[in-house]
Amino acid sequence: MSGIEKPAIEKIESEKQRYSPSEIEPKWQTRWDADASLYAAEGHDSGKPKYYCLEMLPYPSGALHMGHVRNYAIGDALARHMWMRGFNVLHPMGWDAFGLPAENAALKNKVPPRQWTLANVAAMKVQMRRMGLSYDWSTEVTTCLPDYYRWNQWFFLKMFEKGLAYRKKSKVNWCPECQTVLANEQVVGGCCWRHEDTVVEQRDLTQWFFRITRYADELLQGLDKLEGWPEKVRTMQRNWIGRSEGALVDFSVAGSDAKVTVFTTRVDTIFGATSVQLAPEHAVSKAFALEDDALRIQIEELLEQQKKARETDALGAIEKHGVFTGRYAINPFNGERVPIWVANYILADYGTGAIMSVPAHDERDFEFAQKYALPMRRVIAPNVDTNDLALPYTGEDEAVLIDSGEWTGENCLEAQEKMAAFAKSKGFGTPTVTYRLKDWGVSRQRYWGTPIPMVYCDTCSPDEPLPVSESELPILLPEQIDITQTNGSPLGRVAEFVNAKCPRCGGAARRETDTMDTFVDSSWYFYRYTDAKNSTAPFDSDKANYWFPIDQYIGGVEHAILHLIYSRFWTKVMRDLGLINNDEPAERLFTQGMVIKDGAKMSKSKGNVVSPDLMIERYGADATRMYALFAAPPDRDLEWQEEGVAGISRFLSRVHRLVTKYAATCATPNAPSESSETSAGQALLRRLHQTIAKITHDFDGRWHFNTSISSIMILVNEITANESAMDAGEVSPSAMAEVLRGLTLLLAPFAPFLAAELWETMGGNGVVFRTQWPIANEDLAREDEVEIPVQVNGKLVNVVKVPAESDEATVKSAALADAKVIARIEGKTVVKVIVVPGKLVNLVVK
RNA sequence: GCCCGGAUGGUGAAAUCGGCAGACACAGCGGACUUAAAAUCCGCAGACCCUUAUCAGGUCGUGGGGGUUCAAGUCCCCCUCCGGGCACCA
Repeated sequence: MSGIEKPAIEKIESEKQRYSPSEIEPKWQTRWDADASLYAAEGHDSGKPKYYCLEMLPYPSGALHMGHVRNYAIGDALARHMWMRGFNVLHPMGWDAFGLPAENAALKNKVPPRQWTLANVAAMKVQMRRMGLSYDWSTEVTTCLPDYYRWNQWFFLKMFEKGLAYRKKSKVNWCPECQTVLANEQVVGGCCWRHEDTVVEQRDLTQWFFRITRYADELLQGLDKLEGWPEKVRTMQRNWIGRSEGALVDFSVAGSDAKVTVFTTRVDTIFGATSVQLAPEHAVSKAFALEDDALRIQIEELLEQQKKARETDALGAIEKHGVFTGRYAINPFNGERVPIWVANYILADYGTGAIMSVPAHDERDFEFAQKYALPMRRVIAPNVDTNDLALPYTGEDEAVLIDSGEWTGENCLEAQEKMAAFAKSKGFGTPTVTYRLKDWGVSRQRYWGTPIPMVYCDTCSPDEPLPVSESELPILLPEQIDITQTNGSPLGRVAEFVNAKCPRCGGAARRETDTMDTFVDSSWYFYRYTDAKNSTAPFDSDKANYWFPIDQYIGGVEHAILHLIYSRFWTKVMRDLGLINNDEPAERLFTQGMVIKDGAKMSKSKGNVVSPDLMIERYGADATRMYALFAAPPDRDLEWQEEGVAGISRFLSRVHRLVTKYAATCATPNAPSESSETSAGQALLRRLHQTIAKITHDFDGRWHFNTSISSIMILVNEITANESAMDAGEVSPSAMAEVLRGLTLLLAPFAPFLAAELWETMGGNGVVFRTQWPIANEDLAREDEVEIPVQVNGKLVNVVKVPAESDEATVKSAALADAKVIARIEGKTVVKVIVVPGKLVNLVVK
């Protein structure tokens, strides 16, 4: 061999040694794809504890964004870690595949929604595989396919049977141009998104509802037990449910049989009521309007103001207006006549749509009374500070009633109970509880959703819709449909769909043409994962009961209310149907922060979107996902900086170089013994075991994977620093083997491709993700010496080295013997010496 | 208005129980290697002051102000700003 050729060969070999994610990652991806059992959950008899790790399923928009990458990187690290900790892990993925974007895409690109959606699913699945995510694809759920949505229909029938699904009139956004109902997101600035000049109307339409309010109290009380959920989410749900204790009180309308029932949380202030205020849509308002044209016009105006405010989301800022109806109501507590008004700030859909107005003790009533010069009457005196006589006075816990008949002198809170009970005993009221939570409107006048399995038969059931029989399910969504027509209900135009046979009389009947809200799909999909192929039931109860509750649910905080409340509701309904035993779907919930770029959320309109594909192409999937975990703690917002990904990539290539270089050494099976190790070997083992302890602790606790990864970097820095010692043979092969194997195992949850590659290179047995997670050895992790900072009057003077676990006296004398310390305290009196063993010494001198 | 987060170097951040503020990175600067560059490796790095400079030393410093403590990014009180949620819910 000539002297010219040799360096060339060496160069080629060193090129081959270099870290190349574009070679490593596809290689492992192919191997993993070929092994369906790799990420498959084991049977209930596996003898292992179960762990259900779940990330929120995405909408198949066609491409993953960085928010997904972050979400799945967290879930994947956790799932892999739990496998290594010996759990039987269920880690599934699916597609929230119904919804409006598919219809929009169909309009725009002339592609049928189903085709568009399934193509997107396929594309995103490729991306997920490229990411190296450990999903068990055998349990995949796609909500737009009949084998899934038939069970939506089945649940609908069960809910109908139980009275949990019902119809009522409700307000919808109606575009007169489209002749159809719009979702809230399709209303832009009060106008139709497709017809920018067309003002959206509020129409009353008969719609299907799920009676979630039946579970309001349980949903509220259950929150107290959800200790594994962020307090923020629990608070948001509490506010959303909005439980409010109060009383109903009947005011009779003077000179008629009519009465107005008001809801109040402050029945104790009723002697201060100086008017009754009705919502414009209150039945009594409407009745008065019929008798008086002038009044009717004014009430309509008030209603118009309220509608406008509702549309522009400015209900809270509405300027209060009202009109006196000319009628009076009788306060049942004191027989007093008070005027009845109609006001634009009274909501028809909360409480009874009517209130008693107590200007002296309610800020809103106060504002209104001032504007219209209505009388105010103080009926509460603050106990604590009687000088505070400014109105309105809204305190209650320390206050007493005045000028309130037989209740004068009572404490407000006590009076509330007594007066409500009194009203009940006299038959003009009752204590009650109201909720802000409303029943869940599930009707959507859209095409791409689950058909509601009900029919209308004019012959045998002209007033009541009839459920189709279970055996007819699924009611298939017609695939051949002209989506480009925008007028009217899409399904209503498909004759083959609409025309049905009446399940009762067998005659001609019409099918319901509304489809279900897509939140139905996502309310129970995670149960289907446990038995995704079941064709006779939504899932097998034994299977669900084995896996549930979800041990860890991970997703964005934007779902804190709707999805997570509907899911909790659905779980309770299924429990009451006898399908499952658990009361709550998820034991623990984690909400990750947003991914931002240049200080703003990534969005097309801002042009600051970073494509995961591009990152993977440039730096590899390992570096991309590891950066997503490294750049910030997972619960905080993350600023995407490509230089950071490059940094992680450099780090991974250092790991690759080190492990590859010493891989042959790792074949040694002996366990290292500390006593025979050189100081370099001891330092490496110490650092390894400290790192194991830290990362294990991070997984068990705060999930601050940014610091987990930084501790791996520290370990790698330590190995690099000892490289010459290793090359000189000063570190035993067994110690090197332990350190490098440990490093690879610690890396596995964060950089699975590289970990698999290195594991193979060093001749590791079996699959790295099924290898026992390393256990920290406290003896090996312990430091021999610790550095103790010495302060004088709280200011750092020097650091002294003492043997680890030295007692107070030793530390103290070491501190007092230090030259710098002596110089500093010279000529002064040491008043006090504070020694915190293992932490610091502080000398207080004068 | 109410509730929940957050504010730390040029940047992302760390400090888990009140005990060395800035770990680990990014960007930057200097050096080695190279004909050169890239890559890689080594080193420096909160601000300011004193010192010709070095060595060393000093002062200040975790949004602002007060407090508790031997000791405060961390605890208490008040305030500012940013983000999120709720909002005439009677």
